Amino acid sequence: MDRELLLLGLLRREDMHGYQLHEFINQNLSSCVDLKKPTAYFLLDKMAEAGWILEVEEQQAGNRPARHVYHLTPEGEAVFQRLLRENLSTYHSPRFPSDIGLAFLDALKPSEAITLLNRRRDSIAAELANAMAVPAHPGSSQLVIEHLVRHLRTEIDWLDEVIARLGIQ
Amino acid sequence: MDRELLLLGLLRREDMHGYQLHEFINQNLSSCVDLKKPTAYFLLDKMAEAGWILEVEEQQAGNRPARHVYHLTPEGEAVFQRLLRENLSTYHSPRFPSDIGLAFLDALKPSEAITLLNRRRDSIAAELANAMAVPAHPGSSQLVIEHLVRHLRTEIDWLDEVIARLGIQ
DNA sequence: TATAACATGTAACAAGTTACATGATTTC
DNA sequence: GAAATCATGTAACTTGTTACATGTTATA
Repeated sequence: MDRELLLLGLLRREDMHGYQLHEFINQNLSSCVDLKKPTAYFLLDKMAEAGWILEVEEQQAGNRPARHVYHLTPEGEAVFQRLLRENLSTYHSPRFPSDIGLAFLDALKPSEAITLLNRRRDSIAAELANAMAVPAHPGSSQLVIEHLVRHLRTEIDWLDEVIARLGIQ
Repeated sequence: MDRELLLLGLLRREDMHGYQLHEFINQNLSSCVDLKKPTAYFLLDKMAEAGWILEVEEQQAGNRPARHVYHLTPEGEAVFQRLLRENLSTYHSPRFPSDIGLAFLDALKPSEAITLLNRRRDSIAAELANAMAVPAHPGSSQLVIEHLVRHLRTEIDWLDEVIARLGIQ
């Protein structure tokens, strides 16, 4: 229900339409959430049907398809409060598919392993530069970026250590 | 293709049957990979059809269903080598669904936020204790555990900082 | 005038999970 | 004799993605 929490939280701040929500998430939270357009529209439909949000107006600009602007209902606010507490009080560590390669590192000779891991290091560094380039946002949504930056720094430190160990052998 | 890489890598060390592979992954790599039994069987079928692995024997113990023991083919070895290099040379940072809650932290009064985040902290600490309890394994598969431990430590440090900031306000 | 951005959606597909089905053997 | 483990698998379901469809308006 994390995507629902996200959409409810954004609609709680301000009434928005689907395109707008998707764009905002893509631009400001792409580093931590990946929500495709069809998924966004689907979830909005579902939440509207559930009575968590309400279509408050159909903005028509010229002959374009009408914007469906949604507003949080009291039920939606209650769900938001519940989901937020649920989310904050638990933690499930993510899977690290990249670790599978590490498990078979001894299948390669150290020199090649070092070359490959240095390429991975560059890849992380690029993501880090990307994350740090995101313009600062007011309020606690800034925490999301800060967390990603810290995570990526840890990944680089860890990789450096693995690479160093390979060099010693 | 990370799950394929994993199965190929394990079969590269030793011939095994599906049940055995699933059990090994569940016991030793549960912290970083979650592979259900039906998925394991499905992937083995698929890889056998692709010629990456070969069913080398049907071990029959009493009247039990026969064990389908698989062996890596030369094609499988080539795929393994390719997938391993692909995996090691890239990095895709995982999504952190828990960050969505952080983005809306300002919807709660600090005292309650602190209570909830402390609960999350306990949850991470439990996972950490769990990871550290995994018996040491020879070779580079130990890296997987080490990485998880380091990640979870970072998560705790980060949470402590967020909690501290909330306390100051 | 071609391309990108705006705005919505449908339909087919992909990946993986859950629940179910079967039946033998070992352990308490 | 009940419960856990061994060993395989099928079928339905869930979740989300990709590709497609439609047409408008702004921009290069």
